[in-house]
Amino acid sequence: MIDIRQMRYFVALAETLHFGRAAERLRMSQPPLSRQIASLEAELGVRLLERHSRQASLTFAGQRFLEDCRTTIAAFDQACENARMADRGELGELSIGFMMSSAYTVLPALARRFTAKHPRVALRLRELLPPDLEEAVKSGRFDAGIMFDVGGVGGLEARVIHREALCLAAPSDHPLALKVEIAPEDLGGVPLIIAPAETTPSLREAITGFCRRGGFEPTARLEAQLQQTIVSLVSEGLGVAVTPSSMRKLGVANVVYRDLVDAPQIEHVVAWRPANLNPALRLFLAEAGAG
Amino acid sequence: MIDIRQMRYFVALAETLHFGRAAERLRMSQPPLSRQIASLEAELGVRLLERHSRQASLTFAGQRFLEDCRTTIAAFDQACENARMADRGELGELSIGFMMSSAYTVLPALARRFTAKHPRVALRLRELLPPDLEEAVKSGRFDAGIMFDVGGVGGLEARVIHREALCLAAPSDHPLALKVEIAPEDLGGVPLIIAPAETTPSLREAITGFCRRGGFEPTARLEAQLQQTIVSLVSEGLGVAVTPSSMRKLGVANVVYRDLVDAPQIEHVVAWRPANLNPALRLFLAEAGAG
DNA sequence: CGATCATGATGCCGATAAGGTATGGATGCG
DNA sequence: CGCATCCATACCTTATCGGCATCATGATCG
Repeated sequence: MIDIRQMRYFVALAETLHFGRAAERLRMSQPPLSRQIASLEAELGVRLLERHSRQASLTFAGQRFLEDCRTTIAAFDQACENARMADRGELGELSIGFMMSSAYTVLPALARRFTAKHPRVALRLRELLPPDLEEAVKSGRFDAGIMFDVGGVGGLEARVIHREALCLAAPSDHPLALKVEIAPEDLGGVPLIIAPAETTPSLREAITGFCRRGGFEPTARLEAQLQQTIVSLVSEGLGVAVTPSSMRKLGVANVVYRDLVDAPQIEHVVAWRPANLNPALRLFLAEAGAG
Repeated sequence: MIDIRQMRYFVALAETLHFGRAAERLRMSQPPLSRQIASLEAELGVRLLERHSRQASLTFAGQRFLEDCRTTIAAFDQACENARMADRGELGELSIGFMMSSAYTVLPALARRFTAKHPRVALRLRELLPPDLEEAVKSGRFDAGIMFDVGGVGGLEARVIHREALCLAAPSDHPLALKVEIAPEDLGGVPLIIAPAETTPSLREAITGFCRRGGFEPTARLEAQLQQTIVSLVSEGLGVAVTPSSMRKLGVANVVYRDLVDAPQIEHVVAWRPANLNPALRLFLAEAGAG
């Protein structure tokens, strides 16, 4: 049966048109090369070279075969190389789900670093609501997810890759806007716009913890899942919210942000299934500082 | 060394995910397949399959390698098939030079038939003036030329593939336009527009032969190389011409065509170098009826 | 014009690799 | 716990490959 080795022999021969020198280049002696070429021609049923006494020349079929051999060999070598790259995680796809909040913090720089370092990994980024995200990573639809800490929930491994302080977002004409820094007790009795506990439990917990330092439980005036939505509702004067500092970047009109006294921090984590075998995931985790 | 056979083995295995059944499909027993795959993995340095007790599964690298193997194998098989086709002349290029006159007669149908029958031969058609054409075929710049008979000139083989009668082309207000049929003696003393003898010797010979039957030598009023140019000069009233009947198709205004008594015929031949090894040439000659 | 050289083909041998059969080891199932 | 399934391993036989020596052929040169 014809194989790729015979193609390599033929290419060397076609490039030198000389059995002896081709054999030398192939680090073999001339007789086996002659035989391999003869067997190649026999199996193809096609004469590839005209042997003249001075030097050989390619037939028309041989010229065509030479071109095709070059592309075939290139495809072959590329296939092997690609397998090795894919094994190292440097070639392939990596799908990352993330919550909107991460798009304002860790994600942009991380994605930029990763694609710069591993240009042949197609990074598929998709934003999801936090609860869907956790489910999607667990089910394997995403290789990893970037979200607020999920509290070590079942099946997923997670590492903190970013921390940010919470702050107060208030309408600019709100009384709290007059203060430079907000203490827990300042929020006593002030209804908050807040994300539901199911959506972002760790954020809820951080807010609750802050309020408790003021001796009260937070009361929700409105609930919305996305922090952007919450800030937007604040800008409409519907209430105040405790939200990650990165929301300041939004630049929504009529909203002022105020630091909290001993501000609680919220953690962004990258979470993945330990059973996930995508080699690119390891590289991504390393890049995220979650090795 | 990795070879194409191992790729075929791997594809069969990847498609069944079962060593036993893959081996069966490959008409071999299971142990050598196991070993070939193991050796493939070892040489790549990449694990391609996860072996579970129930059934195997592809790793990420294996999935990638599967795709690449398929394209590589396809390229490989195509290369072999192309060599065979090129050898039969059914794949490749064929360059044909032709004189303008043939574009009105043999060439269109011949080119149509040939490309229909051998769609993968790229037919390069190019018109040339007859003297250039002969030279171009001799030098190998064209695989074949279609021209008026060159009288068995050195080095080229030629076969007649078309014959056509000559006719008289005259301005519509010329006295000869009144006659239904032109006898040789009718042209006595009438100056002709004619192609130079170097350009188309056989045409010149035919015209001379016709005139001699009337007992005189033709006199040239004007010379032009292309028959179309000659007919065009006729239409401008600059004289009459003896020209191939196919020129009637030109539809030039103010020109009438008249049959000649016992009209001499001019032969279109296909000419080629006997040493030309382009296999497609044989198919072309066969199609031209010049086998 | 014959000797010589260059080049590819052929004969033969040892090493390597491939495939076959028999069997072992691990895992899941009744 | 025994059995069935499935892949890996051991061992043997055969095929293939590459090396060395040599031959056949055609060009080159004295």
